[in-house]
Amino acid sequence: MPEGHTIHRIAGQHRTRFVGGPVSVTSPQGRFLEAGRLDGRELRAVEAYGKHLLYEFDGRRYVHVHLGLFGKVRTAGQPAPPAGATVRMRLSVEDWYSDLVGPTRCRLIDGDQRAMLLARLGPDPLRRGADPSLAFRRIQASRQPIAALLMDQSVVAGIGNVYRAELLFRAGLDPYRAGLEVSEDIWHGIWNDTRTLMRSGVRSGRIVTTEPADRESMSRLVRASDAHYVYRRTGRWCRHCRTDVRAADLTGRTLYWCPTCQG
DNA sequence: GTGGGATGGGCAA
DNA sequence: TGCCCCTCCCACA
Repeated sequence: MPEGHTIHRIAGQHRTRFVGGPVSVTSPQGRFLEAGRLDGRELRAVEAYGKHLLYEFDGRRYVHVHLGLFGKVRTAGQPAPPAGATVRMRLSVEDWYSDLVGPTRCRLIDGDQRAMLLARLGPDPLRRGADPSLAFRRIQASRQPIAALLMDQSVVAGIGNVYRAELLFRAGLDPYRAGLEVSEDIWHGIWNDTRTLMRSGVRSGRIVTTEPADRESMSRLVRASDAHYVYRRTGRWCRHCRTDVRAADLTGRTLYWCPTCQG
């Protein structure tokens, strides 16, 4: 489930459960070789930038985690069960443990590497002070379809394939419109909508974009099949106009949209 | 039981 | 552009 909201949700949970004292760090799978160098050190902070998760340990060492498409984090109360062979990293404190499974990245980095990582990310709508005009500059200068730009982490950090499809539907915007054809007003509308939807996603832990379910209090009640307007709804009718929802490959990812509502 | 996708991204060519 | 990695799950035999 890893789009930006997932990462921010994990960061929030891990901040309250693991930061501020020594943490046991192990790699039951054995593939996170540096685990031993961190074991027992104090965890100072946990931060999310787009889809990247950073654990800051004593001495400006950071664990950089990226879940990729399959990665998962499972956090629960102690006692922890025996770790399976797929657990890349296990964090443990007295009351809690967390298992990281299937990440595309889990490595130890220093402050310089962290700075380089952050430098190639666009503004993250879930971070306070993020500046949407930085993203607009990139969009305005590009002939790429807006649907490709929204997924480009150096333009905006944190949007994935579900939010991309749903944001464009909610904006009534043709996914193939070139970035330079998108006005600043339209962009600011999308940015604000991104913040609304993703904040709701952080709270609820799922992506619900259909009205009125994106009001957080409702989201638990929405069936999975009713949670989206177009994402993975190929072969079904658009919920607004009954046109067939379309799907097409765009730079290696499946794009979903309604050709009528998104003229 | 098997195979193909899936909310990602880096890399070579 | 296509290939590769990482894991889980579901549709289909």
